[in-house]
Amino acid sequence: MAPAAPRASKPQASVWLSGGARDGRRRKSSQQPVGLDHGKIVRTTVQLLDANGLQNFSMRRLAAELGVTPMSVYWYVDNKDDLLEYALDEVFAEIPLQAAETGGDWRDAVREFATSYRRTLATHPWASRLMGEYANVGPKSVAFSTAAHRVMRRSGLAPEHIPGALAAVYQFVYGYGTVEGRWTELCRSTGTSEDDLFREMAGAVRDRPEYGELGPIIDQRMEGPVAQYRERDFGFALECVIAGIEAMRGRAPHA
Amino acid sequence: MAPAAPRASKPQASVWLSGGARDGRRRKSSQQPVGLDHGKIVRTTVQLLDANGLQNFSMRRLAAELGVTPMSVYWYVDNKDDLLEYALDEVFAEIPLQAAETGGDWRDAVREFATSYRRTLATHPWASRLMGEYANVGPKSVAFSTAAHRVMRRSGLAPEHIPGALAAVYQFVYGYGTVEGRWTELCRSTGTSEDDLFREMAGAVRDRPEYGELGPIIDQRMEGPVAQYRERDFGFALECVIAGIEAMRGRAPHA
DNA sequence: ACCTGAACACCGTTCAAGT
DNA sequence: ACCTGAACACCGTTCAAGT
Repeated sequence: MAPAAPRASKPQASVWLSGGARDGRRRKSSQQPVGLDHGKIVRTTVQLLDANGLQNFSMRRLAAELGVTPMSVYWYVDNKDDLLEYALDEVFAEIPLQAAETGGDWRDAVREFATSYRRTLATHPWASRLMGEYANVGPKSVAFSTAAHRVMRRSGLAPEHIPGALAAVYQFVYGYGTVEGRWTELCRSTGTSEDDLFREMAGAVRDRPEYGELGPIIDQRMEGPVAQYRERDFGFALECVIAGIEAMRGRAPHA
Repeated sequence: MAPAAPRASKPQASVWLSGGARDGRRRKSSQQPVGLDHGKIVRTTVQLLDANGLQNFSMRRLAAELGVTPMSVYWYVDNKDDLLEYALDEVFAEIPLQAAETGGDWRDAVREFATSYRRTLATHPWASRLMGEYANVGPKSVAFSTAAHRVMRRSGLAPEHIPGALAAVYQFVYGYGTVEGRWTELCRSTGTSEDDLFREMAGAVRDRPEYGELGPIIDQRMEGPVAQYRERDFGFALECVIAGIEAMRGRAPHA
């Protein structure tokens, strides 16, 4: 019954709430040879996560990759959770934010943001997982949220509706990117092509009598390459959400 | 560089694709005393996951809870991943599906489904995590998808747009429910009330100069209880998506 | 200041054996 | 058919120690 957590004392909500990154250790170096530092550790972490996935990442593997004893890393980072939170924030830097500045159509800016965010999620499946784990209040992550917020304010929506609209867009993209990332990871780890794996899964599902109703729909999706349907569906869904925001803008503000 | 996975040989895409549950072991029992079975194992797994979370779940803890040696469980289940996939499917049974049958307004049915799905996600944060991990092709899960599909077909959307519309609704709900679950879990594990934790995080974020722009927005959100804003935002976002589907229905079908 | 080594309390799972 | 025991190859992390 008692949790009896094997981890450290009391869980903190986020690294960013308890002092944040402490790279400012003054790297005089020259005394000891190794040359580790916070940035290098985080960068290598991201590399390993991209290459082998979250399941195969460990502090010991990281240390090995850095050519160092497992415990060395702990001088720069309090624990594994904190390190992963740093790595997660790093990935948000990939999303370009200029579209928030140029005063163009807010819908185009939303499309741009959504597309980049989706690509980041699909490219780094581990990040998608960690976003569901941590508070997401690192600097890069907050910069993204701020920019997204700025864009949405150009939509003409009442202020109290902005958070809801943001959720409609970005929680959708998060969900979509998450399953996309899981899917490509599955293809990679089973060594199957996207289309073959889809066919395999479709076959297994269709065999079960209780799912008969989905048969025709699945068959329809097997006509073209899966990737193409993924694009089409994402595009249509995104346009739904944007059109919905516009439609809601015209309704009574305090429904 | 080489993955060198510590897990079993080659990863399978899903339990449900390789024979599925094999409870039919014929439980003559009476010879050995223990009385384990597939159902009991999965139910206990769900209980433990609800009580202690995914991080604190282990095969050894499960065995202890069942009053049994760790390896006993392996007679009923191939490995931990498979067991978690069974547990995940179980949770979909919570979502009532009648709304798909009654011929009422499709928008009301979507609202019902979205609300139940959200509640399930928020109630079982571990499930939300596992949905991002597995293929989600268990019987209960597929029953839910089928029902959701049936509802969406009543929207009047062109067939090729149904999957996109489904994604807009349910990927959004998935994202929203996921962060909700993580949030309530965080509150529980840090032993802080929702509103206190929000205040704490808001304070930490506002201290950082680069985020100045978000200050007023955050302040606005601290006026009422956080839970209330969560409801408002979810509601508005869902109405956006529904309104968007209706708006798209009127546009050129093959954009 | 920066890094190592040994040790602790955990994991999931294989394999051979008991009844 | 069902369950146990011992063992293997891993974990994250503490703590005391080296330079």
